[in-house]
Amino acid sequence: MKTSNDIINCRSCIYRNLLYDKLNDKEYGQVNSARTEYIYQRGELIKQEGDKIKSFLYLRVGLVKLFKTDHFGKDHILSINKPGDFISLLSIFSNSTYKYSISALEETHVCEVALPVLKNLVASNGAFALKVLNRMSHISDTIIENSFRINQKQVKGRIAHILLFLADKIYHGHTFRMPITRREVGELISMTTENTIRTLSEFKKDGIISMDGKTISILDYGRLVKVSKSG
Amino acid sequence: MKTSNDIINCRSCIYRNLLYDKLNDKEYGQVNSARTEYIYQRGELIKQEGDKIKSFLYLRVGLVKLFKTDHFGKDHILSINKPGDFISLLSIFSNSTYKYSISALEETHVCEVALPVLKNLVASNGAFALKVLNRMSHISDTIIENSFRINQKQVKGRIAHILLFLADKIYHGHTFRMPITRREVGELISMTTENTIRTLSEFKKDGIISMDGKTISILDYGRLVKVSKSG
DNA sequence: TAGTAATTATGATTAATATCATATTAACAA
DNA sequence: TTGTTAATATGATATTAATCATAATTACTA
Repeated sequence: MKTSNDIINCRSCIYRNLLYDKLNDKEYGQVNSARTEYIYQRGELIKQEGDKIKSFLYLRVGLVKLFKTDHFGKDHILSINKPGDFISLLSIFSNSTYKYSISALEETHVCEVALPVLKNLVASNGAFALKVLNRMSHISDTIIENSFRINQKQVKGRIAHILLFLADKIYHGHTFRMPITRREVGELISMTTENTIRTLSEFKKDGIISMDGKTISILDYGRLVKVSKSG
Repeated sequence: MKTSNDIINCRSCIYRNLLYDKLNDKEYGQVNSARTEYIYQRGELIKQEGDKIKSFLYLRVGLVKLFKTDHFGKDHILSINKPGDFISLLSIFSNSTYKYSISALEETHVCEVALPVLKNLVASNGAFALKVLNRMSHISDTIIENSFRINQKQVKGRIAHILLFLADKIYHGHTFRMPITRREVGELISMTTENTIRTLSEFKKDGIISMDGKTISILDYGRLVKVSKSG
């Protein structure tokens, strides 16, 4: 991990409207001076379960996974997050330590804003407080909704769900490079690596997708949607 | 559902320290006049997925389940909530309609506070805003943590988990009346009714619990903890 | 660039769970 | 009270997914 030398400040950040558009000049100054942008490489751990929470985390560039490790040592992925997401927001107002770990799936830039500064702004700026509540609610809802969707399906449906998630929510296209391994897909949908691989092979054989190394193309989107709904 | 005639106001509510202790006299007045307490009987639907969100919901007495229905018509229970819990808090700041349903598992009293009043308080009272964020974060974390715990276990471990949850978090004792049917237990842990019943019978045969109608006693707490961790 | 480890891949077998079937008991309403 | 429905219960069978085994390929590193 290294510190970014970008001259970007919050006011010129393309994601400012997601949160900081409620601030005035003075408040912008406060956030900017309490802010550091860090760069992580693929595979790097950004935060580990148990780490003390000292700042608010904002994903500016890249892709990360939020995960927890169970007492067998097996990882369970809670969510995959993309630029603009508040990757610390679940815990910072109720816990003193992270209840999950975060690691980079590709080169990732994370803005960290010292927590006391953020809390002061929440306490002093009502519109900002409502915006934080709104965004925080949204990210939790997404994780809960996702786990609900996964739980009602079996392997085929779960894999289809993940492929559609990557195509629609992350890459906005039908061809993309898998950002996670088959094992990680399994950790995301509570399935073994072998069955994950097997199911992808089956989709390929059935002409629903094509695979070339890490690159996946969805050939029959409609059928994938159907599978994601039924099985 | 009927309206309560209780003379209780927020200031004298035993749960006031969970949220309202940050308010001054005038603000208390605002909450009290925007507040109605409703009483629901066992089985009554309190809110239905899709209902418009008009108020903040506070569970004062009783027990409820939060659940979603999938497109096969099968219910999935997200959580069981008890007095003091904010049963609307996941959605009210990011959605206009409920994304889940709420129903009463026993006689339940719910305080409803008109949403605009609550939002005004968040915007004008910083300490109150931080408290709301804190409590909101907490309830989401619990649901996510729970789904993580359930997902790493198989039937026996899941049933053990639920029995421990009821004993430790809801009834604070080793003997209690099951507030939900076996089918609902299954909906809570993503298992069929038959396997839920089978597993409970097995626990009984093994001397871990005893069952008398709806009443369950945990006879061997240590063993139950062990099962909840391993299987 | 050779060697090592991780990932992808597939088959065979075992274990877990769902489904189907059928009673029994409990709860509820007419 | 009786009829009706929901809940609990248990066995047999089918389905699904996990585990074990082994190999090929890819990625990483010394």
